[in-house]
Amino acid sequence: MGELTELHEQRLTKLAAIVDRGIDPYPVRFTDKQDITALRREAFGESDDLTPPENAAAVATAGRVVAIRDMGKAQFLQIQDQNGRIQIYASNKTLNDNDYFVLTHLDLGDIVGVKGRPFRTKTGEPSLHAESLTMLSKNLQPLPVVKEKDGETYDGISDIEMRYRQRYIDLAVNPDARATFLLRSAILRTIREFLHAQNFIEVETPMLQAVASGAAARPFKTHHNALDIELYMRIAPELYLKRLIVGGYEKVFEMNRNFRNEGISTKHNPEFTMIEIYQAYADYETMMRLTEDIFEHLALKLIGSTELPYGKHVISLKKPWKRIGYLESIREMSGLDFEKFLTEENPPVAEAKKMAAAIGLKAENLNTFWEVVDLAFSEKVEPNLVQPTMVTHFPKAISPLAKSIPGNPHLVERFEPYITGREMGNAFSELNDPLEQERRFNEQAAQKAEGAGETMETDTDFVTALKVGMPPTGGLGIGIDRLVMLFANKSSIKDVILFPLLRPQK
RNA sequence: GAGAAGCUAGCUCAGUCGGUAGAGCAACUCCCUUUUAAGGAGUGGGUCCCGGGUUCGAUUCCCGGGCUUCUCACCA
Repeated sequence: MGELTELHEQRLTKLAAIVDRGIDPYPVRFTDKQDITALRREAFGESDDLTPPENAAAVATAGRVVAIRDMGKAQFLQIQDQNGRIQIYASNKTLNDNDYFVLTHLDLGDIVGVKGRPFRTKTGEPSLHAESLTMLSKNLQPLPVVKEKDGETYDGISDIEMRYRQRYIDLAVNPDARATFLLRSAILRTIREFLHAQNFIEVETPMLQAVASGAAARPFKTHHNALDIELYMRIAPELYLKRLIVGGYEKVFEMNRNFRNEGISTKHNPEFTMIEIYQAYADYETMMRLTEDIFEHLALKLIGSTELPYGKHVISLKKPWKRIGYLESIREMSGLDFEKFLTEENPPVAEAKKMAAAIGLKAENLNTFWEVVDLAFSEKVEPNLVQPTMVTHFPKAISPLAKSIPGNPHLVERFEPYITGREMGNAFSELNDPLEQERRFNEQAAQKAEGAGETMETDTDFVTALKVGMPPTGGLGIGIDRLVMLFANKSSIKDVILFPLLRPQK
């Protein structure tokens, strides 16, 4: 390492002084810690309106020192644990010599254990009168200081790069960051509980796959040494989960990471969390209701209301949500009527491009009718779907795993929920006809051969599985990170992923 | 992958029309035993992101590079 900063050196000096005195600055354990919020509530009342008796029993707690107000022989500290803060009053009157030595060698960022009586200061601040003070972990890397008054914070950290690269600092210093990831945890737990209550089972399927299918995306490639084979990080668990339905499980879900070797943006991280849910003897209508149920349940359980503030909007998650057909939504919001071509076996590309160009869409480089339609959808419809909306009946051409609408050659039983202009999920009545599935895979391969971008890889064992027989099944995928963004009112996916991918620093 | 913006003390930020830089907080020394953005007196702290060029002299101007953010493209 290079030269130490002055601050770091000063801390090492203090550390040495503590060690010289025979005090362990990193002791093995402190096992009596009580939760600060809980002990505050117990001593000072539910609404902070009680004053503990003169001889209140001492309590033990611990946390990071986030403020020091040195009054000479006495000091006021604020310590912070996962959920809250409390003030400590400590002086040489009640501390023994070693503990007082620790007090006078304290730095912001140290983690200390305290035993003390609850009391109120003259100004009424709930406090602990320290009877002992134990160094639990000496801080050598100074933390940014956050001062607060009347809800306003001063300084703190706003360097976004530091918040992502050194999330531990962000969490230690920024209450909003801690709250966001507690919320994320609560969301995951609530979804699991909700599904378990309906007799879904949680399963785990391979992350390392010989064929990366189930979605159209570029995979990460890796290599297994002992077998000497190429493997891919999964881009979706879909085809494995449906194998489980073939096997006889009727309600399964998997909530875990997917990996896609694509760009990074405020909506995209190369590894992201999806939940996929499959229910036998159900269809996409069932999954639509399940989607509404999950979102509404989360809102009521976690926010206490179906009305959710997001940016300058208030999102109403109250079911039922608005439903609109894919082509219908395009007609409504762009004026382009593609539905009139549905009777034709091969809808005309040239005509579609002309229509798109007429309203200013850049469709000249597109090759197929449905690509033009999808462009119109993403340009003219998606951004406008702020309130929860189920877009239904997607084109078969871009849905190789979904079941056709009976009698309709072009559309499938598929829907995508949209909120705040973002796609929150994807669901359909699962294609269970093995021969049809084989044809769809072949069509994907053909499109790829013609130079299409990403297409879905053929998984021949999955076709075999379908030949064994899969009951009619509804499937649903929800992007968990985006869902957390919605509930946490965040506009960047990096704010809801603890350690988002960044380019390594050299 | 493209464009725009940013990078200065531990943190948040000023600033230098080219003469090697400041503030607040944090830190250090001293005073203060119920303070709370505690207060008072004093002190220290910087490869101004990196490399090259122009120049007597570059943190500042030019060129190249790095990282981040935002927008766009691919995607969920």
